[in-house]
Amino acid sequence: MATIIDVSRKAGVSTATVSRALNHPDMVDEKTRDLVRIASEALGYRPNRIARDLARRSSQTIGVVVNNFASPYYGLMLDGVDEALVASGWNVIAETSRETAAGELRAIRSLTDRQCDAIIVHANSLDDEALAELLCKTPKLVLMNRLLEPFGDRCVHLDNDLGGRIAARHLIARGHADIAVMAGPETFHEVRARLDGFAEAMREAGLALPVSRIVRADFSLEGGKRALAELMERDGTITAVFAHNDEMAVGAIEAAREMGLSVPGDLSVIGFDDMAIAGLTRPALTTIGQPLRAIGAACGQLAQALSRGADTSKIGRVFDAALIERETVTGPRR
Amino acid sequence: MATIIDVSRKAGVSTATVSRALNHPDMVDEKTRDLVRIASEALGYRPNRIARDLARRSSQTIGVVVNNFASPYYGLMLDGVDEALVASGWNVIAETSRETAAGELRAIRSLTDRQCDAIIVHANSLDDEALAELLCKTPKLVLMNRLLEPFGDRCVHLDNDLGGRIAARHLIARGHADIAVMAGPETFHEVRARLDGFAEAMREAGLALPVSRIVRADFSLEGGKRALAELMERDGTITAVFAHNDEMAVGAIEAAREMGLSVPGDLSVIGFDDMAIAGLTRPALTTIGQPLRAIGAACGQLAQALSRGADTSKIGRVFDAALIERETVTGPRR
DNA sequence: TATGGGAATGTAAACGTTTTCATTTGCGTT
DNA sequence: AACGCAAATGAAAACGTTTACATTCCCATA
Repeated sequence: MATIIDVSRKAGVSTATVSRALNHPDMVDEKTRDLVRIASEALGYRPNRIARDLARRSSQTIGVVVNNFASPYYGLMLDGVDEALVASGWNVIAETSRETAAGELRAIRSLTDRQCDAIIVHANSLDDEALAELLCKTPKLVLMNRLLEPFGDRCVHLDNDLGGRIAARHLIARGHADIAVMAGPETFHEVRARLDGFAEAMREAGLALPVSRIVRADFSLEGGKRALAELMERDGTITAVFAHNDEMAVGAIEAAREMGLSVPGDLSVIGFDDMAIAGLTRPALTTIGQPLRAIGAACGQLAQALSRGADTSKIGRVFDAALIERETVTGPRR
Repeated sequence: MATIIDVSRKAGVSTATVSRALNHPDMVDEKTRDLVRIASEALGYRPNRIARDLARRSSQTIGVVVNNFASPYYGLMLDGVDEALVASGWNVIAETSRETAAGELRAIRSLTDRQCDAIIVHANSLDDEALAELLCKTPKLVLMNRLLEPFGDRCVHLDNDLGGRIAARHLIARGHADIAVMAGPETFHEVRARLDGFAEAMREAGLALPVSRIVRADFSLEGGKRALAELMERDGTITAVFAHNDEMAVGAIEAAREMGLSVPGDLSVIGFDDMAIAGLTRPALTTIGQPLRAIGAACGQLAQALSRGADTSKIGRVFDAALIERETVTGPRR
């Protein structure tokens, strides 16, 4: 590998001039610039980024921590971060937490050690307290798709409350009154907000949402099946279900079919997330979409601005959920 | 940030000793080791990885190039790479090619500049020639899920030929004779092998596979629907279809239903990949699975061994496809 | 008691850049 | 001709480590 010294020798100038010719072309004479360019091309010179980062005390790199790489939920956000940064020559490096609090800390530390200029973390496992402490002592940390109150300026997230509200309004608008909700595990911070928004919209419409119509399930297909069975056992009069993610919604549909109910004829179902599966099942799933790419991109912009000490006020922090209408919601059969 | 100099001062030793105490504990006296440990903890010292990498001339990092982060196909392989390396303290950093040949080159260059010790690339867009050149001049490059003949020792891939063969044998074993295949675009190198293996197994069973029963489609649901329509128009006698990926298979099922055919009653369908969708549709899709995590992990091991100059002969390079039996294949109706 | 050798440590040179500060050069003014 | 000034360049110090080599010290051996 040719170094800057080789280039400087070949071009007959100092290393300082080579560096300037490459990084600040306007600071050097046109002739010298050409000399350097030719020498560097002849040698196939590529600056050593590690040395550059050490000297500059900046890596032009944003680190991202996610639960795993396998789920497109994180993949889409990562794609968004990447998209926002790659154009300006910055890099993103991602690590996984393997879904544990210890893993989240480990990943953040590792990215800090690598001198990332800022870090974006999708914190699932860390609790509010630990997170608050972390945000305090790490000024260049951004929370991805999670809101922690006193640090709102460093959180980019979906308006889950709105998502719940939209789901409720859609079902209500189609004429449903006896609606159940299949909530995710309490450990997910999104769940609370989705529930609140939903309940609020029901109240506004003057409809009841008794606890007997709220059931917890893990975010899986099997969980959805079990949850629907329980719901129906408790109260056979419901005509619609709001599931907190698409997989549970698919499970609910399947369970309904097995009970001899048609979807959406006998039971309307609305999901959440709008993952690929939603468009692929039949009937295709009506759901609440979140702009994951855009959320990722905003995180990227925020992190970059933060690391530069630039103005962050123009960057969108909260994103709207949106109704994606497909085929699993109609009016109730009377 | 405390540096190694701060620690050395606080502990009353030289920086060399601090470095040794931290990296090669057996080279320093126990008492000194404690001194260093205490000083370094008191200061919250964290070694600067960039400086370390520069001095060591190694980054203990493997770079990975994939098409995108959003598809779990890449995500699973990435997870595998990560899993294989994280335990030994190595890091993986991934970049996307944005699905272009230029992007693949850009990403490889960028990872090289970052002084990755080895690079793993899932090359989709680069043709054989360009790839061969690249492999020649980059000895520490591993191909992920692609075989390029003279460089077999640096390729980790699925046995697609076997995958095709298994699909054919399964359908034949269930009694099918009139079988069609829905092939992916010719630009995908996997497609050729899947087709070959399939055709070979048909021949072995003494069955015909006329070109009229082979149709090309892109890898999408819509592509699958169109392809099935065309297939049925050409030749209504077929009783089974082998689709080159799961999405097309789902499309085929949907198109069949729309024509009034039941699956698997009137038409058996087998897919490829075993992505999440396969287990989520109803009837659940019978398909050919690939061990993407394991392939990723093998790539990680190979890359690491390569970068160390270690023995690579023990590392598995070709992985078997496997039949995942679900509900879309039965015997033909007579 | 000298000698040799190994263990523990220190000194200083690398690693490949960027950047501060100093120097040179050329040019327009007076 | 002397001067001042700006533009272009170079010398060298930084960035924070690791490691080759040199040194010191202690102990076993002759």
